[in-house]
Amino acid sequence: MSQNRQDPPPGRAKAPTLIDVAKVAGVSPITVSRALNQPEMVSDKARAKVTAAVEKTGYLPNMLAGSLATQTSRLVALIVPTVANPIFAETVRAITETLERAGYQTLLGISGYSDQQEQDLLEAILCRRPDGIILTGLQHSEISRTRLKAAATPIVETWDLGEDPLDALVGFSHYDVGRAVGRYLLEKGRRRFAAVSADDRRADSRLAGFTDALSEAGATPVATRRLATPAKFSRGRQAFAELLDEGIECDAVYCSSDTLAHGVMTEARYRGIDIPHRLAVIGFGDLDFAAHTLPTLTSVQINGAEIGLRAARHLIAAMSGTSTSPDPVRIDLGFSIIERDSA
Amino acid sequence: MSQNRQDPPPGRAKAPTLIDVAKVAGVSPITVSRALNQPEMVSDKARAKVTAAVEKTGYLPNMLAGSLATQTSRLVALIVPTVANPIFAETVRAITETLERAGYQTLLGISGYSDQQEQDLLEAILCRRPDGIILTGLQHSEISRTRLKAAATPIVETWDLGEDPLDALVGFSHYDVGRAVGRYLLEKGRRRFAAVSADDRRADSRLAGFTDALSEAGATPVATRRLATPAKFSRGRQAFAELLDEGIECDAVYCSSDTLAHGVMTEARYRGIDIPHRLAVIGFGDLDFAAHTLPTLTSVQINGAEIGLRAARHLIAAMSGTSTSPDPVRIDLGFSIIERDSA
DNA sequence: TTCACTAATGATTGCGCAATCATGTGGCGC
DNA sequence: GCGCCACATGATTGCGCAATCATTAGTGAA
Repeated sequence: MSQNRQDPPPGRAKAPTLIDVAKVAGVSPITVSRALNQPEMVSDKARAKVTAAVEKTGYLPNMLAGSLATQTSRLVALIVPTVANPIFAETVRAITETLERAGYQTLLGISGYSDQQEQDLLEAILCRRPDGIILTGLQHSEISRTRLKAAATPIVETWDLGEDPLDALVGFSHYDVGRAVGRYLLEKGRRRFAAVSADDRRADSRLAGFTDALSEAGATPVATRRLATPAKFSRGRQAFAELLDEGIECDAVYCSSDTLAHGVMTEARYRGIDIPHRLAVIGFGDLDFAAHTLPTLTSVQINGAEIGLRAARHLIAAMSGTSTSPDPVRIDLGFSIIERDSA
Repeated sequence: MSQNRQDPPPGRAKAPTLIDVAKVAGVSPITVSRALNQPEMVSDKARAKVTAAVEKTGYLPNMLAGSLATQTSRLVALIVPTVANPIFAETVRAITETLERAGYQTLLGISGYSDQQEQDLLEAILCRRPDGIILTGLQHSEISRTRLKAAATPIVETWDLGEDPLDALVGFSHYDVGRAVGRYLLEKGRRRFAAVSADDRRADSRLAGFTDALSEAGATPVATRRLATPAKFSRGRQAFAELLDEGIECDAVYCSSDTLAHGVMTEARYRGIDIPHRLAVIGFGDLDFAAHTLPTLTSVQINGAEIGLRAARHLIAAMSGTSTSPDPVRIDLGFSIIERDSA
């Protein structure tokens, strides 16, 4: 008894512990622990006494201590590039909700599309010994990969589909999205393409797919604008205005997100460019407003909530040790082009 | 040694501990601890040995144990109603970013505008003994209030300004916003008002302020539509369509968010209703797109990021014990009406 | 050289809980 | 009435770390 022996309680009362509850209930501490965690192991009488004592003392278990003893934190680390994008917000919501129902809590990290930032977050988060980890994308720093492998914790990488996952994988192929969009526009008879794309890794993948689809048909984009994240409406509008001011002539604009597409369409309307007759515009994400712009926006639908749900479900199974199948899981949720009026 | 004595290491290697590092470094565990936490207390030579050993073993401190020993978790609980609303997303980003810079991590809870959900989240989160708590709004269940007071942890309530805060308060008056909007529209000569508002508490406050402003001028809204959260574009558009179908005649629509306003404007355009001549539309939030809709959207600007920043800063000060001023902090960040073309 | 003093390091203990092992306590059959 | 067994309960210990106290090495002045 060397520390915390300030003779009378110093100022504010300390939180009651299991022992305090036990004293009030007139049972041993371990009985309290069992009454709370494995109620079926305890007699009705004891359980009633404990419940009353918990109520009376306002006891809340200290999970720091519990986690240390059990070596399980019931904590899941979640790292996303941003929450400003509604589609990631949906994933975050689905994940926290699903995990919470299973008794896990979510430690959120926002990496801002930076690998270094992700690494720093990861290092800090791993110190809390999460039971599971959900990451966005497949790209991580070498140090992060090493750390993650050493942690021997279930991991789900989301929002992408590619080679060499750390563990499980839930997403879709961005390259294929871009390719499909390229083919779609070609089929619609478009021939002169501009691209307005965010500069994050997945948007680049889509852009690469798009460009490749064009190449296969002997076409190339007349202009490509890569914009710094976040991909805001205003940046999309401005980027397209700049392209027009530079004298670019195109009959289709590929956009890496609906938000950018919305900006592009607004600028087009502002300049009296008829969509879709003179110009096709296609977005990505199928956000809420896509079906309601004028004209309505053709877009690529992907399901952020579903990604979160599946990722969380898989993680829960892995953490509970139910599915000890060692083969890595790979879930392709695909995508679909929603044809509307803009393209 | 009663537990964990599976004779050889069972399967996967356990994470190295302070003791492992100490053995490798050839010093005592406490020296390792000091080298990491109070490097100035340790000789250069010892620190070098420790650093090398940490590197070699891939040691990551176990914060569960550290927090238990120090009685500080460096964890902050954050509860927001949603992250789907970009303006809350900004607050979340600002908070996590600011806290992280100060060495705190954020435990995110999404309450979905439900007091019960908030209470459940809070109970779970308090078990992790956060050093600080950031809540949205002033309304909490009675049990939550009791728990929070007992926790004796610094708290910041955000996004509102009202009576009887638990501790500190960072926000603005929603009632005043509604009132200001009402007066603004009256000044613009509008006389027949409709309202499309979300059914969350703060939107209701704004609506009340709006209605009161009208009453003072002898007016009342001809129609009010309260929509379930989330306040999506499509719901706003549909609500306004319904109002029109019911034969409501109005020359101004008050909307509790820009997203709803965007929907209302789209429906108006769709029906050929001229904005602003036949109809004024005003939103709330001044989201990114507000300056770029056709016509541009008059809105109320509030700064979600600033709210997060100020809340986090205050909390950091309170947690570090720097500002032990017992008087509760109350920061009014105000708002401003951004006049554009729609009203 | 010796002593007082500081800086650096180490040994021990407890944070609050749950896992393990040990001990009751009652019910049932014979 | 005795012994066995199932069940309920309790005592002890360790999870990994840092706070406290104790000790050693190192420094300079008298």
